[in-house]
Amino acid sequence: MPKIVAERSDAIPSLAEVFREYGFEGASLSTITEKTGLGKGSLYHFFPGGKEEMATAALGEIDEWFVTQVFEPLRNADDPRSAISDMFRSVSRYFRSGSRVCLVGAFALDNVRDRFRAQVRDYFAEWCGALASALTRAGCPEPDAAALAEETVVAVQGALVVARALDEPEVFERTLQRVQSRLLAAISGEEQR
Amino acid sequence: MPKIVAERSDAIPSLAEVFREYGFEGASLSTITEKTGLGKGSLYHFFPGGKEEMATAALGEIDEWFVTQVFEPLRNADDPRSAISDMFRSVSRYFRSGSRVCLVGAFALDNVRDRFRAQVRDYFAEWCGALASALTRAGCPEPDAAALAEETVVAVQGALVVARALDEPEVFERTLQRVQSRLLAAISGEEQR
DNA sequence: CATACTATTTACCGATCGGTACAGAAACGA
DNA sequence: TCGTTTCTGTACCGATCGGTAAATAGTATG
Repeated sequence: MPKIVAERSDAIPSLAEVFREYGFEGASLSTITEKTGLGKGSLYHFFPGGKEEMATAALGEIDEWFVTQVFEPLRNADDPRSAISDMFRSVSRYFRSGSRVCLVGAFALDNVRDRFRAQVRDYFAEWCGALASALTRAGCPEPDAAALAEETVVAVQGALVVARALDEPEVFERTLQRVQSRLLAAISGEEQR
Repeated sequence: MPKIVAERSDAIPSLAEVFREYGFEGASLSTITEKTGLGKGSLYHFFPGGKEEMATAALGEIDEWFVTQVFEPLRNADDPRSAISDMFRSVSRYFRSGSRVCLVGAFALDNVRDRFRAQVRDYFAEWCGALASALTRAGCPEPDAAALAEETVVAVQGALVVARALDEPEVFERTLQRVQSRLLAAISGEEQR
């Protein structure tokens, strides 16, 4: 019988994809074994905590991706304006132009939110905070920066919901364009509102 | 043994609440019987189609509520401006100021979306259409009206996600305020953008 | 080549899943 | 009052759920 030695970390992206596609309850161990290619034995060898640990690992990797690809650039970039543009590019790519769903957002709506409360909250709090930081450094006054950041994150999540509901991924790209130009306008000397 | 004769329609609000709270997969028949107070026998008497029919009925009642309370007023009101204000009031009330989740939105993110595709799509399509109609009649030029309507619905859904993720219902009310004033500004003679 | 450790397969567990069958109780119509 | 219909409780079904145990196979170390 074939024996392909796998690593724990190799399985995590597949796990994230399965949870994204089926939700936490909907992702049964049989579908997980199928999509990851790992048998129950291997799965429980790598994740002794079962489904919960698998989901935690998936959330962790997603968070890590956003931290390095989005949050840290927003916080540390020399040019906050281009960091913001990069954010929209990264986000569009990550969510496959609206045809992929946000696992964290889906968990937030689900009743399993309580089990992953800290990870779910941190993801959104960090996103809002990092974006507000970039806006502030780009010259946006403090309170407006926080409001604009919140508005942007809200728009991204809402666009994912509506795009998927209507089967129209374009909703996502349209929304991204709209909020991006609103952000850039707000930090272009003239104030919004 | 006690015998309280129930009606099918009495069960539907409870069903909607259960699905909202636990999701489609997460709402087991045992929790459904518990929360509705109906035994399996009654449940399958009223909904021979099982869980799927229960969920369809729940979605149907939600849609009906929105049609009569929100969509029709938006389409038919003599004063579209106040109809729009009424919409925000109704929506805030319905979602309990952000502490209640949108079942249709949750279904849209879930993999069960495919099973209820038509109902999910119609809900959002009708909402956008009705709001755009009110905006147009309020003097907003056609293409802008559609974009503003979409932006508003997106914001509502996103706000529900983020509010629940952050455990901060205020996000929802803030978002409602923001988009409402943006809509009113857009139809107050001066054009937006 | 022996050993130890890591991965993987396989069989199995009790619990719960959604759903069915059916008998009996309550309400209704005559 | 007596059927008939409408509703409900209960027992039961096979399937699948998440999870465990342990024997085995592969790899690395010596």
